[in-house]
Parts: sequence; C-alpha cells; structure tokens
Amino acid sequence: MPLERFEEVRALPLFSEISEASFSALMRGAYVQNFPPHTELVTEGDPADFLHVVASGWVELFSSWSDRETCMTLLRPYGTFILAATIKDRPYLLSARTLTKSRIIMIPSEDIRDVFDGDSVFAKSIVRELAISYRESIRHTKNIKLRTSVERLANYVVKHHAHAGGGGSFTLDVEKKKLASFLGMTPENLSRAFAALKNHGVEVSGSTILLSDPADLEAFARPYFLIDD
Amino acid sequence: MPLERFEEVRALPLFSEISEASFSALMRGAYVQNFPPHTELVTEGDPADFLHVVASGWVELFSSWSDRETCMTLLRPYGTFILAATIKDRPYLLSARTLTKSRIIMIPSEDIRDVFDGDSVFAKSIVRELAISYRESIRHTKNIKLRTSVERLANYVVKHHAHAGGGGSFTLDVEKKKLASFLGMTPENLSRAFAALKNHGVEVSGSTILLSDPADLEAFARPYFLIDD
DNA sequence: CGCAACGCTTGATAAATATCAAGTCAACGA
DNA sequence: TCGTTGACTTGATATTTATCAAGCGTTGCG
Repeated sequence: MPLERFEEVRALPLFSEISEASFSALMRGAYVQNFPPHTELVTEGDPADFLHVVASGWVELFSSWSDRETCMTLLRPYGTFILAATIKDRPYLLSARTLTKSRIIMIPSEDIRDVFDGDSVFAKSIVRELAISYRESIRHTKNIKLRTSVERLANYVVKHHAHAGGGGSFTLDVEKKKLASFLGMTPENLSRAFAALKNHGVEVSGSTILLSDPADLEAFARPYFLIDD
Repeated sequence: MPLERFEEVRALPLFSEISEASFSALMRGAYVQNFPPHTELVTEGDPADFLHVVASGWVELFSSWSDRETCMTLLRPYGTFILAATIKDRPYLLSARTLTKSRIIMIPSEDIRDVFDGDSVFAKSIVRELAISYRESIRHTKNIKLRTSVERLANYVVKHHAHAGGGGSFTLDVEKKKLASFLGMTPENLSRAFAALKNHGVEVSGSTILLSDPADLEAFARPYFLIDD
C-alpha cells in the first residue's frame, strides 16, 4: 500500500514524530477503512489484532454484562483504541461501534509492538497516548462514583458549553440516549435531570441547549479540574 | 545511597530486566521509606514528583469531591502509583494513604522519564505496568456501571474466595468500611448486601467469610473474566 | 401521502441506595 | 479495670434511580 494514502495518518500525534523507517514499517500492514454508522468494529473478549485510530467520525466504546450495556467512552478523531490490549497482547476489554459514518485506521498489533521495541520516539508516543487514556478512565470513574446523576449532567453541560465557546448555547453532539448511558443513567432519568437543571437556567430544545445563567449552573455543578479537564 | 539497599527493588517486575546502568541511574535519587498506618502519601492535584512503588503493606488510592470520598484502588506489593502522572508530568489524579504500616519506594519522576528515553527495556516495562493499571481501571468502571451493589459484593466474595484457595472460607483483608467505598456503596449498605447474600450461603463473622454453597453464590454472581480476572 | 419505527418525554410506581439514629461489641489506652 | 473510641450492624426513613407504560413528534420509507 503506497505511503501517500497515509498522509493524514502521518500527521496524527501518535505518528508525527517517528522516523520514516518506523512509519513505513507501521503502515506496511495497515488499512484505512470507511464504515457506515452503527457498525460494530470490535467485540470485547476478542484478541487485540489491530490498533485502531479514529480518522473521522464518532466511535463509541461500550461494554456489556448480563443484559446490560454501558457507554464507556465517546471517541472523536484522533482517538485510539484499544491500545492497552494491543500492548499487553490480551483480549479487548471493550467493544467498539461507529455512531456516524467513520474512517478508521487499523494497524496490526504485532507491528506496533515491533516498532515500539526499536523506536524510543514511538515508544514515548505510545506511552503518552496510554497515559492520556488511563487518566481519562480514572476521571470517568471519579465522576461516576463521586457525583449524582444530576451533578454529572450539570458538569457535562458546563464543560461542553465552554468547549463550544461559552456563548450561551451549544448543540449536543451525541444522541441523548447515548449521553445517558455515558453518564451512567437511563434515558428517562436524563430527561428528568435536564428538567431539574431548569432551576439553574438550562433550557433544552431538541439537541440545542440554552443557558440563561451560566454562572448559576456552574455554581451548582462545581466543576473540578481533576475530574473534568 | 548504596545499591545494596535496593536489592528488593531490583527484583520487582518493573526493574528486574533493565540494565545495571539504568538501574543505578534510577536508584541514585530514590528513597525507600517506612510509613505508619493512615499516612497520606500524596494528595490529588500535587505535582507528580515521584513514582511510588509499594514494597510492603497496603496502600489506598482514593479521591475526593465536595465532601465525598471514594476508594479507587487497593494496592499491595508490588503495585505502583501513580505512573501516568509521572509519565505525563501532570498532577496526580488520586490521593494515596497507607492503610497499614508500609514500605514505599520513591523514585524521582525526572529520572523515570530520562531512563525511559534511553532504555527500551525499561520503556517496555513501564508500558506494561501502565497498560495493566489502565485495564484495571476499566474493569473497575465496568463493575460499577454494570452491576448493582449486591452483585459487586457477590463477585468480590467469589473472587477472593477463589484467591484464598476456595476452601469454603476466607478473611477480608481490608476494613469493611474501606471495602464498601471501593465497591461504591455506604458501610450500611454493605452490611445489608452481606445480609442479602445469606440466601446464597454467605455467612459473615467479623472479617471471616464462610461460604456454605460456593456454587450457588457463583451462579448468582455470574463472574465474568472481562471484569473480574 | 401515510404508516411504522424510533427517540424522547412524562407519569406512576418500584427498586436500589443513602441518610439518620441508636445500639452492640471489641480494641485500646489511661 | 474502666471508660472511651470506633467499627459495625440494624431499623426507620428519605432520596435517588430504574422500570413500566403511554403518548408525542420526527424521520424515513413504501
């Protein structure tokens, strides 16, 4: 496969600093593939044959147990999954599915491990990526264990409002159903949590969120950089 | 500090395979220190100046928000904390305290990063350690999000019973209070959860747990290798 | 166009979990 | 030895969250 196909990949943080030799070694066995929405990419328990990188679109990492399912992560470009399984050569702990039409880069795990051994720059990138994901996971757990569902939603709104520029409104970028699962509640409960935030100036209309008093909402949410940033 | 002091350290998985030069570079600035029980070792938000390794004793990683506190991890020898913060040179996301008298190895983060850059064997160990912790964190989150508190307790009992040899009884190795927090519930609720498991042959007497029908308990708990192993 | 499917909401109810308040018991120190 | 402390338990109650059941509105498709 010609390297030109991977120009976009070359620019990703994980690959931008590595040597040409390492890069071509990684790309030799790599794919870039387009997937339609709602396509299951990997299933938890499967062997970790490929490292995946989201080049475009939205991908959900989720997990199931005994009839229940929960959304663990929502990935945008250029998130990776599931690095830890690739490194350890162990089964995936999470399943992944596309939420939108997505472009996914798949690199054989063996190649990752090989290049990792020989290229300390790549090793550093891998570690950085892994550390980011790990810290993200800890934040998620803290959010779930330390806050009620209304507090989690309030902080989600504060964060995404700021992320969208803080102009008093923003648009939810995932289905409410999915958001509910990510925040660890049922869709019904999410509706009620939004209703509870009316007292703090949150108006919901479809996927548009209007904040009439961001300061009040923030005072209620009490965002904390060791959970939310 | 003479290297002989660090014989026990040398044997740890993180250090057993690295070169003598790398090892002495790491130990040059390292301490080994004894702490009494209930001593706070690091506080979340602090800069990550040292990588810590538990050489003996029990250490709790915990986190707080707005008057609430939750136990995130219970560490025995030879667990490390908090590697991700050390690597990323970012503040700790978790606090740590000793639960028992403990012996802790502290290695300056800068040295870790330096040796990491030059020694690919060490880099590999670091990555393996990080991947293990990351996967542990994902399991914990899955456990919390996918199971009720009684189910979490049932699985905890099944797991620790097996770990103790499966002879029909075992001893809890942490306070029930702490266990409750780790499992994401209040102490009162833990008591009631134990009471609920009586139906499945679980008898509690102090810190001793007796299982009269392990098969029944296991059928109820439905342990799952992608959460519990 | 009209129908079906689906996401979302709302209400009623139930289940899970937390809180508050005693009370027991064992460990520990004066 | 006594008294205190603190972990643990139990009961009563409140809060939080989930479940079940309609119903509404939009989307997409025959």
